Amino acid sequence: MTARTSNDQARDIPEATVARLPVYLRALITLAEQGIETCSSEELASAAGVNSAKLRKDLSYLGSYGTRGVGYDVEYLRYQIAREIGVTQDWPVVIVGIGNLGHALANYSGFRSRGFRVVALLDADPDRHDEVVAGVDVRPFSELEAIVVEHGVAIGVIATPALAAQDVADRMVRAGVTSILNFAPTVLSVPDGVDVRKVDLSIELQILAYHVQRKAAASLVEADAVTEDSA
Amino acid sequence: MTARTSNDQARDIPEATVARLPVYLRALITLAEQGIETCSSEELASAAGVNSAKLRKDLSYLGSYGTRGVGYDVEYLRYQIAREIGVTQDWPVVIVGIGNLGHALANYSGFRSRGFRVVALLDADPDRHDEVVAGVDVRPFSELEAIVVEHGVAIGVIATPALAAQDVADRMVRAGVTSILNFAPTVLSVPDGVDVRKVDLSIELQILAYHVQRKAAASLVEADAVTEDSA
DNA sequence: CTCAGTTTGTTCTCCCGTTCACAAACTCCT
DNA sequence: AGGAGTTTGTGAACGGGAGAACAAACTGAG
Repeated sequence: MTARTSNDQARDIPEATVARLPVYLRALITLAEQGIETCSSEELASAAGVNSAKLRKDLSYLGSYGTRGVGYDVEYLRYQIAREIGVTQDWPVVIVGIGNLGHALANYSGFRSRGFRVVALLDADPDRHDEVVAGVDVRPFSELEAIVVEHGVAIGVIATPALAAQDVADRMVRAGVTSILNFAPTVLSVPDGVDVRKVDLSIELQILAYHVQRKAAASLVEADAVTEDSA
Repeated sequence: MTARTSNDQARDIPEATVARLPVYLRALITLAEQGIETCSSEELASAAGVNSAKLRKDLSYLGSYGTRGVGYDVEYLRYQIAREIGVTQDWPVVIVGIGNLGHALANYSGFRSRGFRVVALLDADPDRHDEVVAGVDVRPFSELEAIVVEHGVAIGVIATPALAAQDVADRMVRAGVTSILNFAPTVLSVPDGVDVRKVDLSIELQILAYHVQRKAAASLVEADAVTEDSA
């Protein structure tokens, strides 16, 4: 059934590759800004901080966009990756929870420049409903459904405290949101078919702490001539 | 050389496991707050949002802290994981770049409650040097070295614009920081032995966008009776 | 004490991702 | 035109993590 047409290259791209495509995209934009028109896989890989073989294999899932003996055309590859990710079009986004983090997210220029448009900022606290953040005014949370339907929002961002997050997620899903970026330190449960990505600031720090501790322990072991059991 | 002593269980824990330990820790804290004293791997796994077999395997790298036929003692396991990660001690942290995101990070309660103490907020902009954020006053960036040495800071957080990030990282490393949490949308290059973890908000959104686009394409293919090539 | 029931810790298998290495393909110089 | 030099795209080997499945170890009832 449904044979793939030539420009329908929906051969499934591995998750690990998908996660790196935005990195390549950013590196290409930087190169383009520097006036560089062509680059080899080695140069691009170095700019993106990955192995060049990995880069080439990743790109090969999208198609053959390079020229052997030459390299990649920066503008062309940039467009192809952007198209594959889907950031050539405009994505309406709602942000729920306008605390410190919500403020930061609303003001983050990286969203707008990558095709994401914040169509609404929602908060349960009535005291905030007069504020205007980043040119968008804060609306009551109860308007979620209407806004999602009106703008065809598929992506929601949760920046509320942990306790409110599951409820917010439930209502987002009911309204029609299919992808959630969750900054609240909670495990969300959502129905099949809904994507959740989690960003947890304190978890990242804890992972770093583990490695610092390990490095410290390792250097103690190196100088273990004088160690004694102080358990 | 250097035989492992009994409580020196530094058999290397897989990275994937290390990344999940903070999740388990949070789940255990939640369970403890609910007054639950004992839990099975099934219950804890569900609270952490992972497979129970994976949870048991992860915990087995730390040691045998459960009781067969019974489960895990919540308080005991919580302490063991916290000790393994290293969050039973206090980690001094510096944050550089007090924009929107820096503000949010400085105020984030999840840091303090997990053993991370913000000892300094640094910014290059002299206009900000009078501010007090989250009880810590903003200092000029030039004081980085002195503060790192004075407090023995091993972990630095970069929340500056992309252009400043590499310079900040260089100076952090020179001052003695060995682990960096980078929020700037840039690939940092650091010497061996220095850990960098990157959190990129717009990349996370782009990954979501890719999946939304795929889901949309898939449902189009399902209803492809009427499709025509509109390339 | 014994036996049925429960739950952990671990082994084994499978799959995904990374990396190496090389053939194919292109450019440029002579 | 031909050959040397580059660089891509990919086949194949390798390593690590995920999940199933089971043996070991504990509880509690009779």
